[in-house]
Parts: sequence; structure tokens; C-alpha cells
Amino acid sequence: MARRDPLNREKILDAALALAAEEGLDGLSMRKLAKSLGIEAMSLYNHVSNKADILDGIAERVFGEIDCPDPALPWPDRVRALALSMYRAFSRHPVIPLALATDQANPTSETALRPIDALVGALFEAGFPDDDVRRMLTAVNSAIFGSLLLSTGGFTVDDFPAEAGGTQVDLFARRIDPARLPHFSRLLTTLPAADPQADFERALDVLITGLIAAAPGGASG
Amino acid sequence: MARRDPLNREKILDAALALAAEEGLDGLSMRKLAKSLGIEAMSLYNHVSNKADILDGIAERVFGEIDCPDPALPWPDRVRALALSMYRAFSRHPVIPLALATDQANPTSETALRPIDALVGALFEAGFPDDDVRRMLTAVNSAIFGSLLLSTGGFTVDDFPAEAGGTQVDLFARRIDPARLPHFSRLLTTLPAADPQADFERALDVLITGLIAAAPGGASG
DNA sequence: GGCGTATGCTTACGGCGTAAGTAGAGCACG
DNA sequence: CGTGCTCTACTTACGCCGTAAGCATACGCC
Repeated sequence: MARRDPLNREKILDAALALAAEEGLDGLSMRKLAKSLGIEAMSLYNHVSNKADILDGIAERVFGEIDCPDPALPWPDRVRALALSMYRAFSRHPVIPLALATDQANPTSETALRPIDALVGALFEAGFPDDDVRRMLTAVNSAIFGSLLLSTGGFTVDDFPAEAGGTQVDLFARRIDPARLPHFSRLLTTLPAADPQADFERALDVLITGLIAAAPGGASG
Repeated sequence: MARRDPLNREKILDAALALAAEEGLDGLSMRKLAKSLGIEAMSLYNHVSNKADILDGIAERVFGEIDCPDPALPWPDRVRALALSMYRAFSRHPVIPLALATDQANPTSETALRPIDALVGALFEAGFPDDDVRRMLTAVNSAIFGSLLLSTGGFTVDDFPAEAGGTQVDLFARRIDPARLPHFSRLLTTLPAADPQADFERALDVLITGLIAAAPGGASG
């Protein structure tokens, strides 16, 4: 058929990110992706090797959106800036954390690893021994991915069957017995007004407070 | 056929947990599950309503394995004990965090929510305002689920194609350029000896240090 | 004995990723 | 100009998946 505007990997990744944004990770199938490009599923395999290749590709792109802070900043500021930039990049593309957590994407290119390298660098500069650097890296990553994964899906309560007569949270709150789960039901009332990014920033600051306290040299390195 | 030893929901959940432990979350299909019980897939639907129902069921069981600590303990100790017990329960059944993160399981029963309620209770007792309780709950949950999700799958490096001539980490380390990702490649050398639970406990202690510093009343409540 | 019901089986549908084979367009070369 | 290679896209097919629909069987109870 038409060779006029041939496909290529970049166009496929564009379409994949768009489709994933619309339909979620499960909605991103080779068939639907091809349809969104006006071709057949198998034609994709001329430009990508796999579905995993596509997922790696879009993950790598999103990693590329992460800003690496000025290395002259004190290490806690760098950790904060990196974590926040990662959070923002991934919350712009919520499919990516899911794909990473489920091992459907596993980008290992330098662009993908550069922000991680910067984060590790900041932790080394804090004076942590090697083993603690690994642990604190996991702690920061967990904060980022946990916040994102637990708010989309996870056992946050946002996806309760929407019936008539109230928000999803309302309906859920009505089903649980406040006498038996008093703290949890009290907490439920704060959910509708929550701002995920503000929540993340607050939790991140608490974590960084702990990092500073645990760092051998304190904040100065 | 034989009514001799009829199926029931509990047996299905037993088999589902066992199958998921062997084959992972993707390997847990209705057909394989039925086969492991010596029946056909559709027969399962006489005892459970859905695959989601099965996943909720096994998730609820694992939540039930979490020990709730003595309410007389100071709140940081309770947070620590709860988080550790959650970590251990979920690391015994690594499929559950995955199912929760991907929203394939969403248990909302009282047994599932009781540990969460206890955790929330400890945070309230710390004196946090309601909005902060929500944030700190997410922080603790993130630490737990992040540690588990990032070690199985995630972008930890454990699942690199095993070829001849070295461990997976070795092969991976050989592919990245230490001049371009110096910190990360230094970190890689610590991976083989890492103990996930010890790492989690250390990260958890750092987080709790931050919680104590952020709590209005300090450690005493 | 006979019947209702609970339990299991069979078949079928529309989805998935992708292996394998095929058609046709564009280009390089004689 | 013709010839043939290569690259792209298409078609078909396989074995998975969850589950809707309908059928057969065997037990408990009268």
C-alpha cells in the first residue's frame, strides 16, 4: 500500500503514550494501537520487536522528562527536586509506574538511569555507606511510586462502584461500621478534598527529615 | 460426577494462593486454577462470582495474617510493628501487592481494613491533623508496597536475561558505562548481598524518625 | 420413586500477543 | 527499460485469557 508516510518507532511510541493515557495500561494492546495508527497489529513488528519494547520505549521517554537538579545544591535539596520531578513526570503518565511495577517495562538505557544516578549521587554525598544508599534510594523511590500506585488503583478507595446517591467515597463510608473501624472511617472524610501532589510533597519532606537525621554528616554532607 | 468431596470457596482460595505462589499473578488463571483442583474452569463460578472475587479473597486472607500490636505501646512502636508485620505478610505472598497495585484486588472487608485502621489510629495518636494522617498513612504504605514492588519486578535489576558468564547483576553492570552513570554503577555492586527485609527495616526506621520529628507532640503523643 | 436444586461440564465469543507466510511498492543495478 | 532485492504492510492462524449460556448429573428431601 501507501509508502507515502511510512511508520517509524517514534510515531508508534507517540501513539502508544496517547492510547495508554486514554485507555490505561490494560487498554494498550497491539491491536488497538495499530488501529489508532490506521494499520494492522502485525505491521507494528516491523518497527518494534515486542510489546515489551514499546513499553520500555515509552517508559524511557518519560524518564527523559525528569529534570536533574544543579549538582551545586545541597544534597537534601537535590533529593527533593529529583523526587518531585520524578513524581510529576510519572503523574503526567500514570501508566508508567504501573508498567514498571508489573515488570512490563524495564528500561535500562542511560537516559532512563540518569535521574536514578543523580539521586544515588546525592545520597552518596550525604555520606551514607553503600548499603544505606541502596536502602535510602529504595525509600525515596517507594515514596514516589507508592504515592502514584496507591492513588490510581491500589487500595485507596477512589474506585468504588458509582451508584446513585452520593460520591464513591460516601458510598464506601456508608458500608463500613464506624464503631469497628473508627480511625479509618474518620480518615475517609478527608479523602475528597485531598491534593495528591501536595500530599506527596508533605510526605517527601518528612522522609527527607528522616534522611537528614540518619545521614552521618547531617545536612552539610 | 462425584459429589463426594464438593468444592467450596475456601478450597478455591487455598489453591489460588498456592498457584499464585508458584506461577505469579499472571500465571493465576481460571483455567489453570481449575485444573489444579481437578475440575473445569467454569465450575469455579459456582463458588466465586469472579476472578476479582478470588483476588479479593486471597488478598483479604493475607491482610488477616497481619498482627495488630498492643494499643498500649507508644505510637512509633505501633507504626513500626504494623509496618513490619504488613511487610512480612505481603512478602510471604508477593502476588498480593501486585494485585493491589494493579487494582485487580480491592478488598474492603473489615478484616482487610483492620490493620489499616490500627495504623491510622497510631498516627492520630501522634497528634497529626487529619490531612497529615492521610499523608503519613500513604508514606508508610508506600514504604511497604514500594519495597515489595520494586524488588520483585520494578526497576531493580534482578530480572536481567541470565546468560553465560556471570550473575544477572554482573551482566547488567557490564552493559552500563561507569563513566556516565558513576553513582549507579557503584551501587550495583552492593545488590547481590542485599537482604530485602533488613533494607526495609532500615528505611522504615528512617521514615519513622521523620514521623516523630514531624509529629506535633513528638514521640510521646 | 420423584423432584428441585446444587454442582460440574461443554461449547462458544471476543479479546490478547505474536509466529508464519504473502503481496506489493520503492530503489539500485544491468 | 527490465530485473530483482528489500522493506513495509497485510492475512491467517495458534494458543492463551475471562466468562455467558446451556446441559447433565447426582444428592437431599418428600
